[in-house]
Amino acid sequence: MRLSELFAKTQRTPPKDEESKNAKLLEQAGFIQKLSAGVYTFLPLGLKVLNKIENIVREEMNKAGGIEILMPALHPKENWEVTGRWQAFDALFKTKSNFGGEYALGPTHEEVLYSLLKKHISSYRDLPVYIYQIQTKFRDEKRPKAGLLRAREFRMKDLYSFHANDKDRDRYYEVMKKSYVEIFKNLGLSAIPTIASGGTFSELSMEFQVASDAGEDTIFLCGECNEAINKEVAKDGNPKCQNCGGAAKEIKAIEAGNIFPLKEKYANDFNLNFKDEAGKEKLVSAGCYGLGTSRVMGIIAEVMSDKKGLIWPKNVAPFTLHLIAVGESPKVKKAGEKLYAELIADGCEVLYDDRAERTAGEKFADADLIGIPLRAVVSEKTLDTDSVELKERNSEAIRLETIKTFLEKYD
RNA sequence: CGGGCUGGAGUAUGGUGGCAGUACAUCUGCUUUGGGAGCAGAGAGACUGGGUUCGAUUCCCAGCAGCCCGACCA
Repeated sequence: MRLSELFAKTQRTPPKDEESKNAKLLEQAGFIQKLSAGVYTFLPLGLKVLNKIENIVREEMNKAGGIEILMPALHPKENWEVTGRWQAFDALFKTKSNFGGEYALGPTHEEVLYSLLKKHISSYRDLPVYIYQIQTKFRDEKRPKAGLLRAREFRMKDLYSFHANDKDRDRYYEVMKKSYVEIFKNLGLSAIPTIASGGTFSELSMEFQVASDAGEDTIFLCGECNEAINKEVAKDGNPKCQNCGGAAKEIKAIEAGNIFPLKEKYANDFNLNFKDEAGKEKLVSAGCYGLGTSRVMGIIAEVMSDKKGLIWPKNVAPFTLHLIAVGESPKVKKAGEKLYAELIADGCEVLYDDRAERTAGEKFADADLIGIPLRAVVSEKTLDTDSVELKERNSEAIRLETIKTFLEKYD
């Protein structure tokens, strides 16, 4: 992609109506734009990042046997009355059709999926099944805050697993746990598996927490066995590790994902049952596995940056390489175009700063702000050799070598 | 939902009870090109409603919006 064709501009100064680091950086660098509190447009660079995050998540869900679908965001009132959550869920956005009928904007999808599955599950032979989607969710937060960390409209992956018995459900819980560990590893994000409250559904569940002062959660992280537990559920708020008895430190963290058993709760509401081998009717037992993909983008921006701007992990950076042409001489321009075309032909994802009449300083400053981890410069200085300057973000080292050689080593 | 702060050009901001200024961005022209360039010119702005006043962008009240603190957070 050429920067000259990118309509979304960077800002020289951070926005005055944002305080949180992720919102400031993402808006200033032109990744997102606020429409109203907790409601953001994903601009081209932001959408690239979001898609990369979601594809990493998607890949692991598929590996774990997940089947992807896309449910509606608009939910009829009737579905939510079945579970009593039309009244009980206070963050529910409610809306009316002009032509009759009341709806909710979906904050979660049990009400839709359970009614959907009545048609598809009737025998133990139909189980287990693992269904997920990556979708826009709506929650009427009383106080949206901190940019993408607590939004009214946000992106989320939610997988629901359905089983013939609790044992199989617990088996799959462990599968998901491993998947989540793998996801965060691939995202380049350090997430701490943390024992957490399962709300009304179960005694225990697991959250994946990223240490940050911007976090709303407090967790106890054991210095000896590395077990973590959310302060909410720690016995008497005791920071002593409940696993090994070691000393735990209290840290602030942001919840990136949460996995927990739903058991038979909604199956009971919707009468979602199946016949077992003996022909006996039983309720389906389920698990729920959520991961906020747009929040993950906010978390990365929150925890990975320096004074000059964002620093994306390699796997989620909007592009692999930021190519900058310095100067406007025809020679430089020609060399830049040639290199850009070659890189594209090689399948390299490259953001090419081909903007005319921009000074070197401005281009470098924008590159720093945008935070693609690898940068190449074409200029008068580099024309004599068959090479360009390559620089890893946040590193003073400048190497001169052919870009292809470097990229081969880089992967 | 309670409390606090804020509301002015695309962005950021100074000043002000009396014709609304500056920087960057934008447009025109020329120069410049390895860390947010220079000169000349141009366009572009006070959240809404009420009050005080001869006169309100400025003071007061209300609403709305944004941010922050708290409560809440399937």
